[in-house]
Amino acid sequence: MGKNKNEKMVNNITSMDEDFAKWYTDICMKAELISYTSVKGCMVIRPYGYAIWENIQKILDGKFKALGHENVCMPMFIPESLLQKEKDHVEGFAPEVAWVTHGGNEKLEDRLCVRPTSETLFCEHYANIVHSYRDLPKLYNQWVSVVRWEKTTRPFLRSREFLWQEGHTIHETAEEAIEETERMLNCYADFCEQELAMPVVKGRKTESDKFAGAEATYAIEALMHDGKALQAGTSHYFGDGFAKAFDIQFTNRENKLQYPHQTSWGVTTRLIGAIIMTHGDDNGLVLPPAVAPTQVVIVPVAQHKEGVLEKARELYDQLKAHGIRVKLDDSEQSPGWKYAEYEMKGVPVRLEIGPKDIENDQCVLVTRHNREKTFCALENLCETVDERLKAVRDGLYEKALQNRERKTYVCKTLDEITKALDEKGDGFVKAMWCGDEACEDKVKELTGVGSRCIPMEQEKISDVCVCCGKPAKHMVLWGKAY
RNA sequence: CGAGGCGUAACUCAGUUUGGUAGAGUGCUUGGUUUGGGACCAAGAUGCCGCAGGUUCAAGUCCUGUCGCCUCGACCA
Repeated sequence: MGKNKNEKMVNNITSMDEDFAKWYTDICMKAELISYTSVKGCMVIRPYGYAIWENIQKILDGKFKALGHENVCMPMFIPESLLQKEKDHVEGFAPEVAWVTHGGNEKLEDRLCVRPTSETLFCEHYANIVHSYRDLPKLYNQWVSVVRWEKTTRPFLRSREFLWQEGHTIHETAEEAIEETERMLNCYADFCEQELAMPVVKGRKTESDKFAGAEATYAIEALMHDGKALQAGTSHYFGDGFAKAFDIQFTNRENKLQYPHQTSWGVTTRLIGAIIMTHGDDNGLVLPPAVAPTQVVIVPVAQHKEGVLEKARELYDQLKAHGIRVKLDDSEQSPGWKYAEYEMKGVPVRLEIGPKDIENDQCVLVTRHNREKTFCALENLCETVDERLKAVRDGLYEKALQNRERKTYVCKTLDEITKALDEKGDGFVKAMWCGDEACEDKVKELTGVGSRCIPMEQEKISDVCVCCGKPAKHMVLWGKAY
């Protein structure tokens, strides 16, 4: 009975400390985000989970369009011959593609790959439609699902089929394409930080870790609550490699044939996993207001008493008219049950309204992330709620940032890395690197952390590589990855 | 793909050692009392015991195979 604010009220979720992986799946199931199916790695995204994705889509799609991108839709099948055209690309993806070998009862002459990503399809198309510099740039994006035959799967984090958007652009010059690559990386980073309240590190992937066929891969990396790193989005610069492989050429301003430069970039439903593991707690999900399917839930107290439901409906109408995603739960469950239920579902703000409140022209507002409970005048309710939603976003960001800072270790030697991880648990390690792949491998082998990225914002921790002691080229962010 | 765990009611699981009428709690339905942190009482409904073979008078239980799920590793958004 409310002795301790942090007391675990929902006792059917495994606690984070006990078993983080189980905690994660518990939330996915109990918050009704997903359901498993009879095919491994293929999940049902249930209405509550899908609504989060729809909100993510809506916001990002708006950002993409504001930057001049157009949506298209490519087929889901890629003939083997097409996939084969770019050597690195096919080598990177072949081990995890699913193949269609039959149409009805007929065996197909050329088997078809179910798209693991659509570079090849876009390239084939670009070869058809790009002839002159006047045709450039093309700034395309598509919202589709792709299939990668993963061996181990986890809801949202790694499924065999997943939803994503893939942007594919093609430009006259390398400079333009590079600019686009950076622009979209920033777009993702802003979205994660502002809307998802999730701090991210922007950086470039090392050679060994870049996208199959790319000249450079950039990524945003986030740190989850358990100290593991999650790649939350990627943006690739292709140079003219794909153009050459697919024979895409255009006549430039000097009337000469030239290869264009390309990019691609994507985020996936993995972002939902990132939200869960960044903000969630032992009472369940905690959703950033920008993408929460329900931003405010109204719980009437003693709803059978005269005037309570009427008042609750009135407040519902007010908030709804104000543009807030609001839900009124007038089911027969007890208020306590509802509190627990919507906490588990991560609704950012709860509004309680009962006979005592109505008498005083007030209501109770509770913010999910810190369980702070305050009485609020019904006058200017919409503004107060707006302010609370913003407070939730800011509170979540602050908390997540603190967690990341607390788990970021600056190290000069391999021993320091091992010691930091031992004493403080998994996290980000900042350490210098000479640029040699052998050292990258060795660090992973000896300390368990792999290179996540070479952060855009460099710090000089020391002059020499953490591994070999030779002059260092970059500061690298290391971590254990999901 | 390697190692481990698990498939019995909608959910969580007991029952398998030692073969002999299919179980519990939660949830669900109905009625009533309740309602400011997961309320209570009463009455109900719910099973190809993952699937396929085999052994047996008899299989949830034993044997063989198979499919799927979860966790941990190696690989990946």
